[in-house]
Amino acid sequence: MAYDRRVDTPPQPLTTGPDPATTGPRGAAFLLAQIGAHAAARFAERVGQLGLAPADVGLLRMIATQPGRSQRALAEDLGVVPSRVVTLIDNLEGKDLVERRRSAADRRNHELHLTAEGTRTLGAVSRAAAAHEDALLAALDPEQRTHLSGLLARIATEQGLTPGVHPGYRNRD
Amino acid sequence: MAYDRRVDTPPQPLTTGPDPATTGPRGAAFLLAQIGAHAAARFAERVGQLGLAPADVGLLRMIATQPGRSQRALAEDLGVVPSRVVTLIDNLEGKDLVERRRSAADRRNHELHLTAEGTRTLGAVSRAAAAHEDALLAALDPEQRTHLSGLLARIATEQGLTPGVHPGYRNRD
DNA sequence: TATTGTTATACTCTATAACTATA
DNA sequence: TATAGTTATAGAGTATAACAATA
Repeated sequence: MAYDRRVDTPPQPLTTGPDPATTGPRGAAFLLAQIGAHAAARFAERVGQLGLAPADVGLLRMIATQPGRSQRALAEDLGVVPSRVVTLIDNLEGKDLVERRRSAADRRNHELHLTAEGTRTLGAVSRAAAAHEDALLAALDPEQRTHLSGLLARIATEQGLTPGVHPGYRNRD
Repeated sequence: MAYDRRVDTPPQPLTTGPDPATTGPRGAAFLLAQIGAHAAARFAERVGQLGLAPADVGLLRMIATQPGRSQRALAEDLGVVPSRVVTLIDNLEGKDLVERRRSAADRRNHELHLTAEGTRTLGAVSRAAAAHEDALLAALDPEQRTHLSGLLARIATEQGLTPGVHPGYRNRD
């Protein structure tokens, strides 16, 4: 049994702070990191009920979008080492969500495809993601949500973040 | 030498997507997780140049804000197990940033305090955080930054996120 | 000889549990 | 007997390196 913070968190007596410059940032960057981690954790809970880890979801989406790609290609896109893809795909194949097919053209390759159940599961993931989004943004009305998305998209573009690519694989981001 | 994604990421041929419902979300929740992870990684780089891990920064800030607290109290606030605090404080004490003092009142306790160098380092962290914030939000003008902060603060409050508390310690969030 | 995927190994991080000292 | 902190151990996750099959 773990601790239950938030029960008696003292109200941060900032009056005792030794130096106003060291009191820490309450800015947007910190909020982004904090909310981002929170969002990732909540999403992990939801897909966990489908028996998936967040990394699995990214992989399923990639395979759905571009079926038939090799494991090495996926490893490059994700920024992870090929041996890790082996483990991840082993897992998904064991659950009958993904299928490896030897390439006829180059028999060293495995072409990756979703199974019927993989496609079905990905549908459930999408519904979970929609529910997740709605719960996460419960504080905002539709107009505010749109505005937020616009600001975030602007940041993501300027920071050079690849559209469909995921946190949580970090090799280097 | 790692892979360089983003060099030849094919432009996501959504036309081949098997099912529009499974193409994955391009919504605010995903952007929050993505940007949040990116922000955390960039911040880790900056404080890494000061010889600190992100977890160290959180601990330094807590000790600065409320000097003299016990390790167990910190463990509860962070949501980690006490033995981990031992390791983290060992590390910070080894760098002469933090000092353990036996409590006179209850000699089982260690009261934690920043050293002079700890205070100095925390100042450097604050400057790094400011530079980080500025770089992360480069795409937005001041008015947009304010607007973003407001929306994020609203979300954080509604989601019950503790004001000063950090991602990256997760036991349960 | 180079490349795809796999297996074997090692390393890092963190939690669990046993232990010491104070109370 | 209970609590603060420490130490020892074990488990999960991931990278590195050696290897087999194919080109």
